[in-house]
Amino acid sequence: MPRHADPTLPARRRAQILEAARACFQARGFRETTVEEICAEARVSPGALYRYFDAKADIIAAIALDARAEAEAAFQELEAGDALVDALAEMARAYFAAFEGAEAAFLTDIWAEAVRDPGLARAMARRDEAARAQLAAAIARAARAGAVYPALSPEDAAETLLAALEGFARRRGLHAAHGEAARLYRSLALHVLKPKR
Amino acid sequence: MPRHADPTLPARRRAQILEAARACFQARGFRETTVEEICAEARVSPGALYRYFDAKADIIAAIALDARAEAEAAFQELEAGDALVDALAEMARAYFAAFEGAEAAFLTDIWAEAVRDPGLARAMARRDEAARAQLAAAIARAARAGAVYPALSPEDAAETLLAALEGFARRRGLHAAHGEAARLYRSLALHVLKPKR
DNA sequence: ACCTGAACACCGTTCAAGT
DNA sequence: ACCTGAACACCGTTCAAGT
Repeated sequence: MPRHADPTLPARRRAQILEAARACFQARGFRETTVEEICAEARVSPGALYRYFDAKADIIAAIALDARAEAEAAFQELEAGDALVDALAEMARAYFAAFEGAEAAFLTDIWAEAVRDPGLARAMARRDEAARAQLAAAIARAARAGAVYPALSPEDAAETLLAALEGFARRRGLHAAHGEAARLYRSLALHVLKPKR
Repeated sequence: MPRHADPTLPARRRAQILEAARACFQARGFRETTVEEICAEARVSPGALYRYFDAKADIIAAIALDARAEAEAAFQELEAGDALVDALAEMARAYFAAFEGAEAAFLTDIWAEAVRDPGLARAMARRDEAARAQLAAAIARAARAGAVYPALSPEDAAETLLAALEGFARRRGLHAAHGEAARLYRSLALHVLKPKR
């Protein structure tokens, strides 16, 4: 019998619960899935789940922050050259694809939670600012290279592009039929960034 | 004792419940307010409330559709001349103001509900298409008058401007400090619409 | 025809008890 | 130290009974 517990256990349990929750949310959405269902999927008792998360909302918060971290990494790799607009368009395509169908609910659920939960809002705002700074830096680099002539300051252009990205993502869920969102996003980027050709 | 009930009663009761619900949602948000609280505010019993609405979600749906109808009317009055960009900017300012603070939760709550409730989604999509058509028509009028030279087709420009409008509105809730959303929105409209001066 | 309010079903969370 | 699962509190919804 060990004097100290396995120090990797907590992290493993958290991951196990998050994985189960992700599967449930994807299948049925945040509101629709029950803590009991997450427990069944993760094969733990409710008591165990509440040892690792203070509330059901904390689970979706953790998943949301993971997703933001990925987006941040993607922004960091943006090229400085002519390809900026195309890279942005590709990123938008990936973003829209990631929030297709059942995942669209996930996006709006997180937004709705963030408005209510100041802790989640702060955490998301921090991530968001990082992502926006990355994007602004990429725009500034491209501008210095003479590849684009942004209509706005790099910071303002970045904020505008992010706002439009999220707006298109949400509206895609509303009327998928008109979902040429990726094409429209490219046009928007083109006219806000004005590349040299 | 009347043979037939007052025919205006149902409409009055509905309005009475909606008004009470609006007050509660504004104060505490959709999730946080209880049907019991709405009943107390409206001075009806739960049984009476469920006579006029099938579910709590139906109440927020009714309020959402009212709000959309107002937006639609605003779009219809857009001028054809040079003032289009300024009119859009003013509308954006009003939109952002309407969804300030507690109301931001309302916006995201409705979005989250719409993703889950196909009926609400359809109803909102219908309203949205009407609003977008109005905006596209205003852009086309301004273009014919030579006041603007849209970078995209009027329809695409309208969709882009709506997506950005909603995106900015949502992000304003996230980091109100950076909320120069109205100014940014004006710049965006400017570069998508390219007015003649 | 319209309403009341007690009762029901369900679900997030806790906690005494176990190992 | 970590877990179980029964119990609790709460809230959306229903329905038998009233007028």
